[in-house]
Amino acid sequence: MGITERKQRHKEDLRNRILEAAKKLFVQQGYEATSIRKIAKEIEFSPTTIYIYYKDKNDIIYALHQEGFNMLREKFSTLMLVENPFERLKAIGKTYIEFGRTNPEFYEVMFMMKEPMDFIGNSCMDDKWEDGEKVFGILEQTITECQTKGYFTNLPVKLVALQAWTAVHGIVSLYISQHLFKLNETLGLNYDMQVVTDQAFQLFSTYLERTK
Amino acid sequence: MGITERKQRHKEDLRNRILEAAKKLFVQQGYEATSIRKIAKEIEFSPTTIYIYYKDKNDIIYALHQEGFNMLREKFSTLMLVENPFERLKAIGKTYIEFGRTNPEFYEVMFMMKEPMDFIGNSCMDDKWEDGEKVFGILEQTITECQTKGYFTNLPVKLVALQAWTAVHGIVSLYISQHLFKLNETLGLNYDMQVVTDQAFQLFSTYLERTK
DNA sequence: TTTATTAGGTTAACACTGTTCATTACTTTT
DNA sequence: AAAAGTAATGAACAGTGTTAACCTAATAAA
Repeated sequence: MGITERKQRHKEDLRNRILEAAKKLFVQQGYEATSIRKIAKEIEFSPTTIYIYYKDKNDIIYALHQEGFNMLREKFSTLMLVENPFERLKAIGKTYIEFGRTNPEFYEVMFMMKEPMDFIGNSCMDDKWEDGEKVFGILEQTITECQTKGYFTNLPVKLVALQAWTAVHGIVSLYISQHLFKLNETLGLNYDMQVVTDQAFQLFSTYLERTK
Repeated sequence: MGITERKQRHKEDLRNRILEAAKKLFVQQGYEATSIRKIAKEIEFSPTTIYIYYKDKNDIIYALHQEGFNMLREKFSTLMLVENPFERLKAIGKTYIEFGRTNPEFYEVMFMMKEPMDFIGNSCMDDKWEDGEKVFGILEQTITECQTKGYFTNLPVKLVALQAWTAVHGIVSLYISQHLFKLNETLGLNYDMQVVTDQAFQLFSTYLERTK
């Protein structure tokens, strides 16, 4: 069955080529500007072909959502080498913010857009947000370890993790949506945006430090 | 000049009717689903008429952005009656979250979408985000007063205010984008979303309290 | 071997979208 | 009465996601 195998490979290859083309346009021009027809033109197939390999546009952006989570999880897993759990927690936060700043389109699809979340609900697969769960697990574990070092005593781990996530997300999302920049500009203190986000995170870190 | 005056009123009236129609559709169906043609049908005018009163769709959503800020500012200004600055700070946070939860479409246009921010930049008016500035001012003042009570000592007011804003925004935006809900569902602890957001905010409040 | 089936891909079309241009209908000014 | 200005419009442009119908080439069944 070498032929059917080759065909199967070819099919998977095309599915991947679609995703690569989508990613390229997506990173360059953002979600709204990435149309099915543009993706089709990029891979030199007709627009309808894409619907053979992906259910709809949300299916494609969900695939990019997953790819983004793979990127982020990889970054996080290397941080597990950091022994001190609180230092690791801070490193996770810094990495999270850095990821959002350097991959704004991916961040948007992962944490800001409703569409991928809707896709999880509508898709026939179990409507679990596994990508989110895994990354959140790393955060939970780190916070649990922090508790053994005297941080976050008498606080529910899941709650501490969730709040920490919302806190860094707030920084990143307002950075990406230009609100942080516009506010800074309006206040007349034209700081570098990298400095602003870093300082906000550092302040939050000191808040967490005081739980010890 | 009674006639020209009446005409002028009629013109302003139509501009308002467009905005009211837009708001209605917008609240009911969200931004994406609110098309110029639907607004036109609502007010029983042709789609092109709308372009006489608003530059483009971004102009309309910027008007809604402003309206949202007026709503929020009103809520905040009544909180100025709260004497204790730290209690007021907490009240501001609670009100902010409550506002986002009950007016998700407005919140989106005010703090999550890029379009209104772009409009500020492209518009001929001074590209200041005055709506944001005013609300931020209330936050700043409250934090300044908190400092006289011993909170946030040796910390820059603007930084504390900015970080507080990002923290609550993180809660609200992840609530609106369904990410918080999906994570809770996935973790199998089907809490009420109102409880989750409130608890996250309360935890953040305790962090702030420890700065005293 | 011939026929039937099926999978991959495409063309054409539907029902939309934001936006603009040329044109009409009407009012005001000259 | 003629000219200028203004509000509103119909038609069109260039796009969007998506689907039904169709074609072709390879495979499976007769």
